[in-house]
Amino acid sequence: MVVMVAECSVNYSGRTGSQLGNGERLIVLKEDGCVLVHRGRDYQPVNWQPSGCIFQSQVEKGTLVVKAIRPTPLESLTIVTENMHLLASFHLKDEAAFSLHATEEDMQRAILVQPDLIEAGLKIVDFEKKVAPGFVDIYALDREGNTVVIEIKKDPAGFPAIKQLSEYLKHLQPAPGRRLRPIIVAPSLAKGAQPVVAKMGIEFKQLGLQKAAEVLQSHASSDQKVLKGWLGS
Amino acid sequence: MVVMVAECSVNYSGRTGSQLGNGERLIVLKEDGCVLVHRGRDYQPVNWQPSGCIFQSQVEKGTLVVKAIRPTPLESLTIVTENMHLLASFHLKDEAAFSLHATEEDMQRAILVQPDLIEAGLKIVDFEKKVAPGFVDIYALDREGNTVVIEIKKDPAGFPAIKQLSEYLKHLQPAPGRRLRPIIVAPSLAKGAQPVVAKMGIEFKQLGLQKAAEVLQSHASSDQKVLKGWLGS
DNA sequence: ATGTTTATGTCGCGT
DNA sequence: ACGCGACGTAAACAT
Repeated sequence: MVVMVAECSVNYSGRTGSQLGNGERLIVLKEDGCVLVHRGRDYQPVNWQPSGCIFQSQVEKGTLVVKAIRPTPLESLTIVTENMHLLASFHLKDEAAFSLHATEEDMQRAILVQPDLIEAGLKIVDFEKKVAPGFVDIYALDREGNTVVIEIKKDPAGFPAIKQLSEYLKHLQPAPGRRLRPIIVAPSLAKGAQPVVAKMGIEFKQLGLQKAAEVLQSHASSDQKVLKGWLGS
Repeated sequence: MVVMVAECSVNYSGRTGSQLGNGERLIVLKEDGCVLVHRGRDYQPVNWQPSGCIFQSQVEKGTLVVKAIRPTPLESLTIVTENMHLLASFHLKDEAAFSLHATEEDMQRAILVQPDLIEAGLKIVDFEKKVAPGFVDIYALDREGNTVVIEIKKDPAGFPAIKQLSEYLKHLQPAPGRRLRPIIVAPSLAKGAQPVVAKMGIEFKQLGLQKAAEVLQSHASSDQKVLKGWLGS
């Protein structure tokens, strides 16, 4: 990886085109052939090139010129440096695995830890319960003894979720004299899913990732409180 | 801006959560309160924080620990460094304006410069021509003297484009004994638009941003040819 | 502060 | 190679 801080101008041509006049920026070239040009502000680079580029560098009139060319789609990024403030290269040793905490799983855990997120008095019977076509996310009983079948989605629930849930229903039946209550738990219903859900007698309970994360964290540690304390200072 | 190259571990907690074990990375802290943690590969940072964060740094057991806390939504990024290979800070002077070449405008310019992109013998009469509801992108005559009305879209053209073009048609009429030829110029037709276009007698001419850019550049310079030459080497 | 739309989105997956 | 959806999307813009 090559890291530069330099006064430079940048030119992009490809899917569209852009020009950026002289200024001081951070330039990063990575070994997989991607480029980042960062200004003093903003998360996103002002100019960039995705991985897979071919680098070309040359010295013109005493200044370094770097070109990164991407074959498909054909596009090129040209960086003309003027004053180099920092230039360093590294072989970064980084074998560590990156793990993103499972999101849908977290929602499930949040409901298991605190069932009243769905409804007061809900009693969890089982989860990842095997039924014919797959696994029911959560299987529970409401306070009247009706069987509750919960399908969890971390994204707006659409027809796939409805279909999946209705498949499960075919293979399940409530206790004698009780009802079967299918519930979709998701941050929202997908566009157009509302009428279908209503028609099929499926209930919808809003629950988002953030709420689930809050619940889990409030049960697991006091990290959030600590954070909020810091914000005051 | 603070630039670091260090062995570090990174922890994120917020909308969801993530963990990243020890490894060497590039860390960037910007003045607007955003953070980037880049590994040796990939365009996108492995961990980050958008602008607006509050930074906290402290030395624990002889190592630097940096925290970036974002108030809303509440989320935090913690970087624990082990071995610091590079640490530098800069006040980047960067007043230059970034200009992205207008895309739809470039398509228009490409057609103006080289009308046979649409059809051999096409003669441009006017562009951005004012008609009742707005402006016609390009107004031309084909070789038989029929009036050509072109609507340009940089994205797959759908019903809005069709509607817009048909509105213009109501307020235009061809020379006596000639036809009015509405043409949509776009990279493609949106899903389902094909039958409507056919039914309304609208022609479609495929033209993408890249082709337009090529045409413009081939008229302005020989950059593209040079690029393609480089790819062979 | 919150919701909606755009993006040189990028990235991963299935055809 | 292309099409489609998800993303800790981020960022600009409107409410």
